[in-house]
Amino acid sequence: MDRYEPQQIEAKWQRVWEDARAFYVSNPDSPEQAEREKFYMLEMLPYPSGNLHMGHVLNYTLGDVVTHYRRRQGFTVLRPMGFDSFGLPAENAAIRGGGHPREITERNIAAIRAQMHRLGWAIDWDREVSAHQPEYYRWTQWLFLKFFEAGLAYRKAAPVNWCPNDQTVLANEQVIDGRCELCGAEVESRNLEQWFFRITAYADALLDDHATIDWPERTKAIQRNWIGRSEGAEVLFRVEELDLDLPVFTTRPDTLFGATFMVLAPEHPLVEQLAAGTEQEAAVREYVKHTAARSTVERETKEKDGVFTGRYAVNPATGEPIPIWIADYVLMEYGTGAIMAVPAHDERDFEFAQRYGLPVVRVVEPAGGTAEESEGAFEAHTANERLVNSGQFSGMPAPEGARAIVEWLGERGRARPAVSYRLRDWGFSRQRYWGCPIPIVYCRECGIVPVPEDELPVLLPEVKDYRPKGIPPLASNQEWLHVPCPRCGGEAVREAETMDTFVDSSWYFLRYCDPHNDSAPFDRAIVDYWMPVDQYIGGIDHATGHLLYSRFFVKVMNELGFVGCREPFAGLFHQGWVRLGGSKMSKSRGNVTAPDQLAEMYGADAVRLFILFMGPADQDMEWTEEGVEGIARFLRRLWRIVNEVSAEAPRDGAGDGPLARKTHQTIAKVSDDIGRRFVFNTPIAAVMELVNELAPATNDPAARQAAETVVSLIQPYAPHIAEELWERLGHERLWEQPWPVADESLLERETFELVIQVNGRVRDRVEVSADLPEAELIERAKASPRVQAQLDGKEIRQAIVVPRKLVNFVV
RNA sequence: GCCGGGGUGGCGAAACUGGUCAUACGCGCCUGACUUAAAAUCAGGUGUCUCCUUUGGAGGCGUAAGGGUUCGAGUCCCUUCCCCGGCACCA
Repeated sequence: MDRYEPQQIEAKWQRVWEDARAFYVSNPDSPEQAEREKFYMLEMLPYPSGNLHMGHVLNYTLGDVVTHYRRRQGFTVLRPMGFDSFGLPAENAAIRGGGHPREITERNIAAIRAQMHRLGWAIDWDREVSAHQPEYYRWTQWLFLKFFEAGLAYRKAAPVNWCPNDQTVLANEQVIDGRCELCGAEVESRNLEQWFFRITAYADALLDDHATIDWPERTKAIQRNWIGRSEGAEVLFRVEELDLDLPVFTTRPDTLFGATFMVLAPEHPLVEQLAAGTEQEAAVREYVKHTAARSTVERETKEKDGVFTGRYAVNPATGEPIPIWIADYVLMEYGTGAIMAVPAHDERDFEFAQRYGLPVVRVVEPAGGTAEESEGAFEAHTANERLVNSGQFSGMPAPEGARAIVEWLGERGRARPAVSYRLRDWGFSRQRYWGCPIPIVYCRECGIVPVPEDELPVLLPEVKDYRPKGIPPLASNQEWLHVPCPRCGGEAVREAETMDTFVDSSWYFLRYCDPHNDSAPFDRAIVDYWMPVDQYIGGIDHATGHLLYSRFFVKVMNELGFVGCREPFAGLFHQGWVRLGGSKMSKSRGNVTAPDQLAEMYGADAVRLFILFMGPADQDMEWTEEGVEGIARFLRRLWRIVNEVSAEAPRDGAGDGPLARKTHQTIAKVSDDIGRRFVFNTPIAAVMELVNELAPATNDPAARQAAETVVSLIQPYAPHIAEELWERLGHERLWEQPWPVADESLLERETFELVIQVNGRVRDRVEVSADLPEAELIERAKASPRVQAQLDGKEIRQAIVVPRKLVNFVV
């Protein structure tokens, strides 16, 4: 028998699959084909950082197992791959002098593609797309224009993360603990004109449609949290002197009688008007200026401070004037940017009131009975409260009081029920080079003008220096920047900012369906055939980013009539982190184990098996190469035994002996684990068990069937060795063989091992026929000498019989 | 602080709806076979304590800790401890 040479057979079969176009799949082009049962298997596309790490290997091997399993179950499986190829790392490499970001990126893509081929993943490479290719980003731009026309992409001034060192806007995910991910400088908040997608208009749809998708509960919880829907009321506070109304949002309108002052965010547009002409004017201006200079970290960690505006508003419930303050613990981005402060029942307001000596009025108390007079103290909310000190509403339970007060003020137009969200609109402009240009022109006469569709793509221009210097790098190319206005022909400049890369990845799964379409982003009929993605696999770190954005994009595209589905990902699974020394593997941490070396040493099949055998795929795992030897040993053992069986084992028969039964039990176990439970480590153990039983029984009449089953079941994990052994067993093209089905009659046992317990402790086990009645089982149990010894002289008070399992005597 | 995930052998982990001496499968370790030797391979052993008429057998204790429900709990309930991750002035 020849030796197991993984490198050799892996190269051989990868060539065979490629020649046979084994994993390429066509779009339906006839009604019959459209009837095929489809399965869209997708893993989050990689950022081409240069090398795959074990986290990628886990992610894509999981997808690969599912792909093979579903294919062999008869589904037409779409399993594409692409690259999230715009983004900062390539640009930073370019800044360091590594060449053009495009060259760096394409070099990296080539390297990763080669690694992916080496691992033998079943991918339809004809559908590969990369975000940075003009054929792709042309349609990213086209979609932007559609969103813009629909009023869902707009410009506004908003606070953004600004790195004073790199002179650029940073995405939230580039800010770690208030510092720039790249240079470590403290991030400032700056008010800049930015592009936004109106994702907040879809907040309720994003929440409600959770009911329609099969996602992990915790991922939905994270999104719910992030969207942060709060129900409450908007209440108007009157400023008589200036003849204006200040709206506030509150979730506790029942505490309105306890509102003893108001607080506005320093950025509130009315701050200046309020303070004007009061003796506080200078102090207010000073505070606003001071706040603007504060870093985000400082603003969030310092003790609360603020300043009186010199104005008073009328509490609409009490009719009393209350002072209006400004303080930066109130955020302009949430609610109305102004609050009614109820220091008796809100910790933050209390802290503020203490510091500035503002009055504290208690307006709710626990329903159980009167807590002793605690005037002037903070009192946390409790489950059952009723109103006090609240005029005609005193005595009401809090929720009822809230409704009544809103209704009462509503009659005079001073309050209405309102909903507020934590979710903000998605700011997607980046003052960076390596991203998708935003197809917009600013004209002196016409203002914001979209680039006409037939002029797309707006190609990313060449620039001399990628370094951001406060203005986007694209703006440094004067020739590119200045264009005639598409509308009036007058002088105009291009938008020089680029899009967040999350825009690119919000629709790539649609492009895969129809990747070569050059007259539209995709054909709706084709997309409607494949979508939604049946199984999506990727990290949970994208819960509030990519996964939320993609859901938003699909909802908009659905409403614009581009796609039939309302949700992109029907099923979702998160693989755990592969850690090294406690932190997750990533290029930026430099703790990457390249799978290449491992594949070189042990073969791709060993790497694939090993990463899935390490533990449950959805749990984090600490990377160690200890144990990979065991997998290599298993493969050699498999090789030897199957070769032996192929040469020696009898050709016919299988019978219903122990090996035949074990074979069918293993089929049932593996199918259930992959198909229903979505666990991937235990099937490997189950196949190992079967191999262990087969090893000493290669002459068993069931040996050949057992060997074939082992090879067939391990194929999704280790497709190369499986294919080779399948051939040696005298068969062809395992990749398209139907998935084995367990023979039910061999799963049902005629006899079973009856467990006999005394007081819940196992005392003996006897082999009995499966069809014995309960009474007979009890008799058999009593007959056991070991049980006799335990029962000795004691009285049996009860006998519990679990059919086909056990008898338990209670004495 | 809040939310989520965990805590089982020297290690990675099994035990899926409470029911077969809990620890499958693999790693590591120990013993033996093969070998000049090593590697590889193969066979066997491997929670812990106690006892016995000791090539074998019997029993006690063991799933972070304590309590509860149950004929029976790693699995369900309560309390506590520890580890990991995420969010954190959102009115």
